[in-house]
Amino acid sequence: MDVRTICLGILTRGDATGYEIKKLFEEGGYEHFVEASFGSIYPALSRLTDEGFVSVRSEAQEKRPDRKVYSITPVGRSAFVATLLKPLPEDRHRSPFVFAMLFADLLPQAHVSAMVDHYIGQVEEKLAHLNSHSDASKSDGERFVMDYGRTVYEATLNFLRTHRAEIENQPAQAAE
Amino acid sequence: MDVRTICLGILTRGDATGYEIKKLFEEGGYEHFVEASFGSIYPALSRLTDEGFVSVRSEAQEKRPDRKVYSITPVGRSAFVATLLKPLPEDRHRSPFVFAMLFADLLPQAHVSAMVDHYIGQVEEKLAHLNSHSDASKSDGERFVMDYGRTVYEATLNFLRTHRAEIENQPAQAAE
DNA sequence: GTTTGCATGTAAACGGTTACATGATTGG
DNA sequence: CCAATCATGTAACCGTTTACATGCAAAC
Repeated sequence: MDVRTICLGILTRGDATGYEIKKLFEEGGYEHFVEASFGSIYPALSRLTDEGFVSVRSEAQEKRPDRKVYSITPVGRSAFVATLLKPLPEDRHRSPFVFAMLFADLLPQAHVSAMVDHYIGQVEEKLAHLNSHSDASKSDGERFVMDYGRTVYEATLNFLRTHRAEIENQPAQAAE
Repeated sequence: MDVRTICLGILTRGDATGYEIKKLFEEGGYEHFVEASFGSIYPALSRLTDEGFVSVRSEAQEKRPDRKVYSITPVGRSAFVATLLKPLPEDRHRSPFVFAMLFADLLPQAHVSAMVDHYIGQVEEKLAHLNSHSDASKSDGERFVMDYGRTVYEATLNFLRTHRAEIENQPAQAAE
């Protein structure tokens, strides 16, 4: 999903500034599935404004840039729904870790172990982050997505813990 | 992982042409984790050649472009291992489906059901594709990655089948 | 006293995809 | 007869990231 669509989606839940949009997606617990940087969010919002999908009001502030609060327009809302009704792009799960594991036999086994440990740590962190959010005040969709994340993370952890020996127990044929 | 590194990785397993590199990754069962198009593979191979990471020999063919068979050089091999030993970029799982599910309440429930069906079908296909490859003649790493894929796909399917009602059973508050 | 949070934006660079160009052979 | 397989490559385009620019206030 492109940043434009992500922004529209967030704005269906309420008005927000560019800054807040970024925070909402970082803290919402979806950061694994959807992400965006300021360098893409701000231009996306300007373009959405030009196209009439969102409207802005500037709130003056002292000693800070004006807050630009964006609202989705009826046109923007229809466009957003229309995007979701069209066939969606496929998932892409880019995993440098998985790629590296394909070549575990080329690496010192101590390093493979360290990589697995590190990856497990990362997934544990994401799980903890997910669990730190209460399910209250969430839509059905949000709760569904969070449960989905938990399930996938837990399956991942379980797999790594029970199968790691298979790539750790081979004769080190390490780098020259 | 960038296309350059992917190409180097494949070439550690044996010589190949650009065309074959693409096929290997499509058929290897990793296509969900790593992917690349010709438009990125061919330039990557030229650059790797210029930099001394791979070498080429041209095999003349009648009525077809010459096959350019690439081999990884010792320098390329060390560089590849060095890349894997450095801290890896984080996984990114971009899922338009998950994103859409966050907004299930904005969509007609029949469409949500159709989306879930479609997504389940896709995952089933990937699972079948994974299972169609025998584990024989695979490295430990490859077997590990395939098992990992199976685990994650199965957990996904299981979750969707047991939890889909949670997003399907809400009053349709569809698009205007 | 330094980091974090608030708050916006631009420009250059990057990596990649898509479409195009070419063209014979084989299988359905 | 048409689609797929083999086989390479270029060029335009696209979306995004990264770095830069600015700057105060509050928390640690």
